[in-house]
Amino acid sequence: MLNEFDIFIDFLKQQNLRWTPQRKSILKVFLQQEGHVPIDELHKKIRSEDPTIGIATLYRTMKLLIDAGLAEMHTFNERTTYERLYQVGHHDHLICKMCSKTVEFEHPLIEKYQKEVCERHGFTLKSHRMELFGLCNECRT
Amino acid sequence: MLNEFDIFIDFLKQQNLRWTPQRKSILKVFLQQEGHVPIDELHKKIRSEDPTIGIATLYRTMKLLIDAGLAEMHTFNERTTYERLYQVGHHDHLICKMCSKTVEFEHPLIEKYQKEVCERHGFTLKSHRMELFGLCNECRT
DNA sequence: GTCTTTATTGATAACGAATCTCAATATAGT
DNA sequence: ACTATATTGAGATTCGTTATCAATAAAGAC
Repeated sequence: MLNEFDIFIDFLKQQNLRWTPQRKSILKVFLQQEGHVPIDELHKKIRSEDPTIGIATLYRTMKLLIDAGLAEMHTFNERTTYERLYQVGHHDHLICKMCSKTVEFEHPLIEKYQKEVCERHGFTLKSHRMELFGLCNECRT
Repeated sequence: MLNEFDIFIDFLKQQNLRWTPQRKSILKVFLQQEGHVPIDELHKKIRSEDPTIGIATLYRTMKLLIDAGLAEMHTFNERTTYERLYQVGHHDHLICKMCSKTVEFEHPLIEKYQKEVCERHGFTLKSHRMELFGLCNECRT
């Protein structure tokens, strides 16, 4: 089973891009994160590993990780975050409108019906985004 | 059956806000639109009706329309658009990754399972966002 | 109608996330 | 080593959206 580093290196080679220390550091730190990480938090952690890495490189690399299928970008409540994708399994999100607590879930039947809907309209489904917004136990009061 | 003007006027009164000519113009033009309208397009159309209305007022009013349940904001492909909500019925979106063509749909079973998932996690579902991304007939080639 | 309180307005400044620029540097294949 | 070219970081730049603020205008009281 290929790990994320192999996948990224292969991806770069395919695209005629290069495997650099910066990209290695960013991927390494990114893989240590759990859940949804905002870019500035990621930047802080990466700088403690290699203080010279600039924000532009981080943005550029995150875009590559997304293209390589290793990361996913979200924007809940106006805040952009990144999340691991590979070997984590697809899932959707349930977000509390008050406290932003998020729960991950997956539902095979929903996925099935999504595909059905697409085909009925002549589309080939490539990906989807489903976010449920509600109030959690604590916030409902 | 209340129309959108009544609803908005009531909403404003409840919030101790005022019914102004600008808000009236914006609502009027907004209701004439179909589908997803970007803010600058809306601004152009509103200025042809009342050339003095500023962009800030437009943003402010759109926010109010959202709070009043009359409009909904989307961001597909990095572009923010507004869409009518009231008396249009809830629906989700199917978007072509290539040409951005969008199809609206609704699926009662998906909605049912969404509610189920929420309750299973102790959430009360308030709203959701579901977007399916794929390739349409023309773009699939 | 007049008065008073306070919300609203438009112009413009400010903001901030993300991107672009560019000269210096590093990579990978030969 | 050598070469072609991808990559980098710093800072400038962009652009959608918000904040500021003095002038104006609603809406209710009388």
